Amino acid sequence: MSVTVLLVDDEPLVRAGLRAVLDAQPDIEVVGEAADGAAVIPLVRKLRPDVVAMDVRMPLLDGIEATKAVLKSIDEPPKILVVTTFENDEYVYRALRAGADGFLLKRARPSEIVHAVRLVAEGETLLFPAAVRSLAAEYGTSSARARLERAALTEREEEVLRRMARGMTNAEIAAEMFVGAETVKSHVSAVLAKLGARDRTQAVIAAYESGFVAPA
Amino acid sequence: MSVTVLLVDDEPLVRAGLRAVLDAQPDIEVVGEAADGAAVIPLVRKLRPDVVAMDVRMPLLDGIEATKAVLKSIDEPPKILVVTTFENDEYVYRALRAGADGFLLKRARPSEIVHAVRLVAEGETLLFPAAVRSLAAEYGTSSARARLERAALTEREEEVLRRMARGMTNAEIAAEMFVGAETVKSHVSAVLAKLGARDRTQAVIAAYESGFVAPA
DNA sequence: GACCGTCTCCCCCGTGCGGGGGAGGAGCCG
DNA sequence: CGGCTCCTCCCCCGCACGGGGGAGACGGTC
Repeated sequence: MSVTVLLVDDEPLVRAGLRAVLDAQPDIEVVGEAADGAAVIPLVRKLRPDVVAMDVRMPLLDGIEATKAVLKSIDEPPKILVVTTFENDEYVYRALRAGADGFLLKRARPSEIVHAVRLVAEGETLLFPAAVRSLAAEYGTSSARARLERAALTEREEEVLRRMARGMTNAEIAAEMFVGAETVKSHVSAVLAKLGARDRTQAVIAAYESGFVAPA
Repeated sequence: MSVTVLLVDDEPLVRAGLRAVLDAQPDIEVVGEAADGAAVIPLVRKLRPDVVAMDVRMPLLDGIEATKAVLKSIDEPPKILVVTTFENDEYVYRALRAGADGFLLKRARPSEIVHAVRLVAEGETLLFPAAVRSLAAEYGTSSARARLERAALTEREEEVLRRMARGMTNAEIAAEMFVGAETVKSHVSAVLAKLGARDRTQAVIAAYESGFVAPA
């Protein structure tokens, strides 16, 4: 059973890139495109996609408002994957608060993009845990809260991420945590997967950008 | 040949911490302590330390004045490592203008502290370039200026660092900057050396911690 | 003219890193 | 009880990374 996707981005290049990546998968089908959030509602009604991959920054109606609109006006709303360039997190968080199911970095590798689409289609969330926690706290009870918590890092993973954000190597982390190097590798891999990071540097960036660790 | 260090900090706890960290190294020896900048000159004359680790904020004579005094009144002055709690401390900048050789954050890891002491002892500078540039610009000519500029990143190095802080690999940076991968490697190595970073992750951390790049 | 810093590119080389698997034990919960 | 997550550790493997050199070209400065 194939996953159907609607692309919403004002840049044709990005849409083309996403389409190329996603259509290359046998189990994923891009069923439509839109250049702005304003066009999303009718397209969702018509196409009934499983997932909407939506840019946060768009000229007429941005991803935040479009997300709200979709969730409010559609009975069984599609999963919403917010697409971002990483620098403008404020928008992403507001979109997540608005009910989006995850976020995706534009510079993510193809395999990660595919992975993200499959995950949200399955009902998983792709959110960074530090944001998750504050969101969950301020959002109180709701389905959103449950979704958010599923994406959170475990205790050990958070401990490892903090040490990664202090510039420590796996070996140093292992020594400080009194575990084997292989164990640290496992945690690091888990952290990278959950954060959608390609390497430890991107994970540390995510930690700073999300406020999980704060400078000075 | 051991590196001798004089600790100057009004908080006994900080002195004890630094002493513990530094004395644990076979090649570093803490030869004295002072609780205020006012006591520095005679101690430096007497002990002839290679490095003075000096707090910027002290009751009687602060790190800025103490730095000036040491440089002015001692023939072959020790290297001065300014110790601070805050990254963007106006006092630190003024101390660096006064001729200090580097700064050290109190929350740095032991290994980083040790590293910092060794580096300044060798005549290197530990300054973050963003601060360095404005300092060099407003300070004009002086021996301090020469030292500071040695630590400043070049244009290309800054461009590379910005891209590193966006999570890009060397190959991606090379493509975006229209240069060869080897060139990027050269710039990255220069950045790491100047920042005293061990790897790109530490460089990105330094970029965030210094305000060279800002989260969200 | 000689000098120096910057930018560009090249070589070799070791290794830390990350992906892809798996596996066993502890604890929780329906 | 079985099933689940989490933590722990193990294998193999490819590769990007970073250190160590060097070198040519350009543009300034002395």
